[in-house]
Amino acid sequence: MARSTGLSGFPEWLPEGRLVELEVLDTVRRVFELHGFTPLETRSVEPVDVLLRKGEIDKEVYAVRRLHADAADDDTLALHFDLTVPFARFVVENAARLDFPLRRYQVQKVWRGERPQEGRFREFTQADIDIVDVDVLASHHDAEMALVMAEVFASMPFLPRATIHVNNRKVLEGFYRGLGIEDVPAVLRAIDKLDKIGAAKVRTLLLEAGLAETAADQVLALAAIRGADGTVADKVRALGVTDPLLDEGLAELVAVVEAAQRVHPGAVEADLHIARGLDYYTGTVYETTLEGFESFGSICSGGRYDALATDGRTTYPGVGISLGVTRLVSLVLGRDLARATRKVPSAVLVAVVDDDSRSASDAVAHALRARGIPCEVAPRAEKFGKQIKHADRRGIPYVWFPSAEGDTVKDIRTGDQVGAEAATWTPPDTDVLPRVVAATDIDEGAS
RNA sequence: GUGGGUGUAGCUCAGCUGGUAGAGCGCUGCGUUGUGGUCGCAGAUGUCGCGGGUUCGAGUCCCGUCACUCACCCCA
Repeated sequence: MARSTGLSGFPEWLPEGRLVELEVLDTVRRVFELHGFTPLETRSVEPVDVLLRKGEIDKEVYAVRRLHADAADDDTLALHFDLTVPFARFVVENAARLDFPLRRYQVQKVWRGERPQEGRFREFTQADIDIVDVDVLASHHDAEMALVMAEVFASMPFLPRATIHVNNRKVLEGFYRGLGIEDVPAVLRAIDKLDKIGAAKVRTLLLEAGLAETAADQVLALAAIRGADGTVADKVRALGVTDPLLDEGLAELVAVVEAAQRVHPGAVEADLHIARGLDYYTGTVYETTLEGFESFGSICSGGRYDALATDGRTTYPGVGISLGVTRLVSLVLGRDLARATRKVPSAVLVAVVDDDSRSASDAVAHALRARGIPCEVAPRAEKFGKQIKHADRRGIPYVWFPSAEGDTVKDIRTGDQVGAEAATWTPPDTDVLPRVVAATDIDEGAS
């Protein structure tokens, strides 16, 4: 089993866990590139004032400085805590050299100083896609973000079913404004906790925030609305609150949900209680839960930011969504949802008959590798029983026995052993590389 | 940062009102003397998180400390 102890919040997986993580990383890269997103990496470090630009002084960032820095060196750097803010900075800095609308993906580690907990780390990997344009970004990209991620999830059948919940900040803010609510951030924060603490406690929070009872009830009624088509807007309007911003938000929200529904039915739904704190989001917001693990939190979130990237003269509105790779992998490994079919890439262990004939075994390995079959040569010329055990422990499915009378290869799962030539023998496609499959499939196969 | 819980073998854990450390799994060897897995037998492994105190004696009680963990906050 993979472990994540050691330095709390800085997870390290065992090899079999890393194979699961790589499967996720390979999948996101493949799907992102299939959709034309171009790769980008930004430096790990930003000036503190870039990271905390929006006045969010309480962000838990890690400061970075030279061990030998003198007091005079006050250029404070910090590790980035997400990929959106550095990307916005990068866009503004390189706008003259970039082509818009810009579609980019970015997969990197980020750092946050918060107290670690299950699924919450201090160092973790995010996989982001964003699209930014100049002055105005077409609204159909809001649906596209969710659809690309829906495809990522569909490409990992070992995962529980993922639902991308979509809302629109304009809907919430317009609705609240129509109700005459003043402290919108406080209401957003309260609504964001609905899943965790329930409607009754949220209502108490709302009353504490100064809402009238009727307003609190209206806010909760809005938050309870869900759906995957235009009827969502009807349900909101039935609450009787009117506001121009509300109408604008509803139109955007319905457009996103209906567009997604046409391509990936069931993967995306409008959920009017998604609020997303008080960040830089201005319109569409996303949050993703896995069926059966809703309380684990969102594994893929994001939203539209119309004002994050600006040089004062030109604004680059964007929309993006971020997959929490480490959180997702920690869930898969921690709950044993899926496993790699073996711990090492090798499909074949080439046995060594005796120390003098190691070169013959090396030649077999060379021939197999030349045809793309990962293999390794036994480390010691031990009794064959031990060499087979070596393979068995690691999950290597085949052991190759070189012999002057003709080589043989044994499938140690079935015990079948047949004559074979290194220049032509090929394992089934499913055995060439380790695969990641649902744990239940492995358990059934073993029994 | 605030509050609760837990630290004993590689892993999961037991160890009563203080008496000198155990189980299962795993590991090693043998049976099977160059074809593993099952089974049987034998064997190895611990600064009991760390430091101090009480005591004839501390894994056990007290104080401190560190780590991990859960909740708040925030979020992937």
